[in-house]
Amino acid sequence: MDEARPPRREKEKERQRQEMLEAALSLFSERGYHNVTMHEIAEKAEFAIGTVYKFFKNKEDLYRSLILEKMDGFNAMMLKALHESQDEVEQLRLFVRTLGELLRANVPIMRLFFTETYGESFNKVAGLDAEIHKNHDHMMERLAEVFARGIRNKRFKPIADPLSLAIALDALTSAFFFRWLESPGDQAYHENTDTILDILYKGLLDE
Amino acid sequence: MDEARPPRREKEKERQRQEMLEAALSLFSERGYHNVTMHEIAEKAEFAIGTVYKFFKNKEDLYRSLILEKMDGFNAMMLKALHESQDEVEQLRLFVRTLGELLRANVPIMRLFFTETYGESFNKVAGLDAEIHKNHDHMMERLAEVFARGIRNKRFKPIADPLSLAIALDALTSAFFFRWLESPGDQAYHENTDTILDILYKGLLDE
Amino acid sequence: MDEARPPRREKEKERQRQEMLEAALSLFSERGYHNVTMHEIAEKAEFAIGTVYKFFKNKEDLYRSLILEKMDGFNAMMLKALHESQDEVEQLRLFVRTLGELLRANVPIMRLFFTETYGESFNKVAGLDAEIHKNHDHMMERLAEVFARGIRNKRFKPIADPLSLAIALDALTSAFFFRWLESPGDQAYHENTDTILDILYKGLLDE
Amino acid sequence: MDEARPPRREKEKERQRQEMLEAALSLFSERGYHNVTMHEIAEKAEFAIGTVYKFFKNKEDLYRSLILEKMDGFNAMMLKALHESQDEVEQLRLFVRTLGELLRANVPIMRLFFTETYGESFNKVAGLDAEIHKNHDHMMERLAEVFARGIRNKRFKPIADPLSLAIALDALTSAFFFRWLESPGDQAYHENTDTILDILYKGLLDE
DNA sequence: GATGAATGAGGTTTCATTCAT
DNA sequence: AATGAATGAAACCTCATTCAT
Repeated sequence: MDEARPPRREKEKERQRQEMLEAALSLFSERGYHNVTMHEIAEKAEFAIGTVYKFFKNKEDLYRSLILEKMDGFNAMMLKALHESQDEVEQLRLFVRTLGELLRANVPIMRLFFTETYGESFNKVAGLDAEIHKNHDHMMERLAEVFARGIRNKRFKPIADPLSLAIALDALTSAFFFRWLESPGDQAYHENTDTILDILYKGLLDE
Repeated sequence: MDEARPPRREKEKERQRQEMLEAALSLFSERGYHNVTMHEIAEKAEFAIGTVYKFFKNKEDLYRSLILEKMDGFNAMMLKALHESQDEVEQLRLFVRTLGELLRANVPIMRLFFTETYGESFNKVAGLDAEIHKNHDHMMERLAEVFARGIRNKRFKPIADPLSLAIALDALTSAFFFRWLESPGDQAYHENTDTILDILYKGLLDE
Repeated sequence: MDEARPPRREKEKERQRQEMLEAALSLFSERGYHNVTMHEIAEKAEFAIGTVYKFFKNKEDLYRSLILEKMDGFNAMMLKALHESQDEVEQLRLFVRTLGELLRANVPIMRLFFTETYGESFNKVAGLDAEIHKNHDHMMERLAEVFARGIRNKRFKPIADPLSLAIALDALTSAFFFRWLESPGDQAYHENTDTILDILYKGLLDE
Repeated sequence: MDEARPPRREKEKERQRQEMLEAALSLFSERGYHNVTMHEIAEKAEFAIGTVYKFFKNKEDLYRSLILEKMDGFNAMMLKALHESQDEVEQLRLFVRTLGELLRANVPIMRLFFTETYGESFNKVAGLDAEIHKNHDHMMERLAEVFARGIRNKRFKPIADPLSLAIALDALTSAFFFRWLESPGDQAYHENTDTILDILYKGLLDE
């Protein structure tokens, strides 16, 4: 089978690439972009430094790839979650729960995200923030559609424009996530997640 | 007046110091801590590099000073705002408006703050994040007291614990600020600020 | 031969290391530790500065290595010389001749030694002087044993304690070496070496 | 008295100058030429840095002045000692005792001397060693004259040329001084000084 | 005359990247 | 194809020296 060889090669290559990204994520999230050397990444991934440069043009490219690929994955999962129901209230619940789980299960990369998105100081890898914003905006629009539909259906009161509601829901979820991060304790966290929804629903639902 | 000399010197010193911090802030917020050199800061502030080191022990000290001094100023302004009224609803309005104005008027430094707050050890410039968190927590507690009082007074419904409400109000304000940052336009911003209060009040006020 | 590779690499590494030390010695002895830059050493050794830092942790480490490795070599040679005869008079002769030859053949490094030995904390590069003193003391004790044996054997008069005699012999050898350094001329030097022994023997030998 | 003013000024100036040299000596001998800053010297001497530069052209000039002035003083004392007697044996005794006392009473500056004279590494202030050598050579010649006279007088045996004997006596005195430095204890030191003379006399005196 | 704020050349060291093997 | 030795630009920081007050 002539065709089997290249794919196998490809698979192996991809596996190596992932190992490098994994090592890089672990180091970047622990010590920050500028406090991690390419040699350390190579060593942690158990490759020679030259091999790392076969896969990534330079340090920035490695970092960018790391962020963007993870982001795409998260995006897909969030969109999938929104499609798991047609009921608007359930969709909001799914959004909050899925985002919360993603945040909790991917603390290191999430920190990187937030720093790139809101922070400015230590990183600033050119243009990366624009890409992240674009993605985030798209997600907010999807979420806004849920609110819009809910309002059209009279399930939600039209207390604000749908996009603002989407932004609010997202912000609250993240805020309570960071609160949880400071003193992790499952219980409190879940209560907080519920709190978020409560706060909104109390004002939002057209009972 | 012989006594005039030392104070005049002090004044001049302070002015120089502020010029350096100003230059540093501008550069840090534009390109990030690690992408700015001390020489650039010195040049932008129009001092020799040695002079900068007379004022700040090293790069980290300069950065810390920048962050901490601004933070103290902001904190004082926020606390003052909360004391300007005894009416809970008005206090929330003051919080949102003052925070919004501070954010809008200090975009560069605010970005630095967020990096310190959410980023992981990019920043962690020797405990700087801890200091910032402490301050923020303190502010949240002050705000929570407003909610607590409002609930006791039956002006607010007890829809959630006061601290969670405080966190929520703060998160929403910041979220809409960042939204505004992406496409600044006064109009939208003020609408957003109002939106925040609307969202909360709709569910919160015990009418 | 697959096994040849690592050893060859090692050899090559060691050769490079020696070239760096050679360059450093030449520069240090000519202009002094603080008046030589790492860049100059790298340039003289014909390596990039980064390569030098692959071999030596920092400037101090390079200096220490230089001193300590040479010292070990000298020490071994001196001890070996003392073991080449069992006759006390011959042993003294061997000591003076060997030390003299070492001094003459290694003027640059010897100057560095003396700086470490007599200078105060110019050197004191983290305990380097202590190490040198320890070695020198050890050598003096070996030499003192020769005198002690000679006195027990009645070949030498007990004109002073053996350690003092050792110190005296060593001091005289060095003193005439430095004298020779000022106006090198083989003839005078050899005469001096003989003079040293004469001075001591005249008083020492129990004829 | 018009003439009184300038002298008084001169005196005051000289006092200040000495204070600076004193401060410099204390610091140089403690930490070495290159590890002492002009600011530290100024501060220790309680003068402004600019004032120090009124007295000394630059750091090297300050160091050179320190060494040379002290050296001249020592030289004068040694020469005076040699003139205190006409008896050759007594003159040798005076040489050893005076040198020993000078060494013991001026350890810091003596270290600096030896480093400049024999060492090479950390200092090397241009041409200073030549000046010091010239002085030392002169002293050795004076001492050699004593030996020469003693030999002519048949008080000493002609066991070696007078200059070599001078060098030997000087070297032994210094050697035992450094030995004493390592573990100061008056008793041992005086014994050592005597030992030196014993060693030489045993062989030298024409009894 | 004395002061000390300001200067900036130059030192040590790191680390992203290349390329011969 | 993988390796890792070698590179050297560039960063941080110090400190001798000057000169306006």
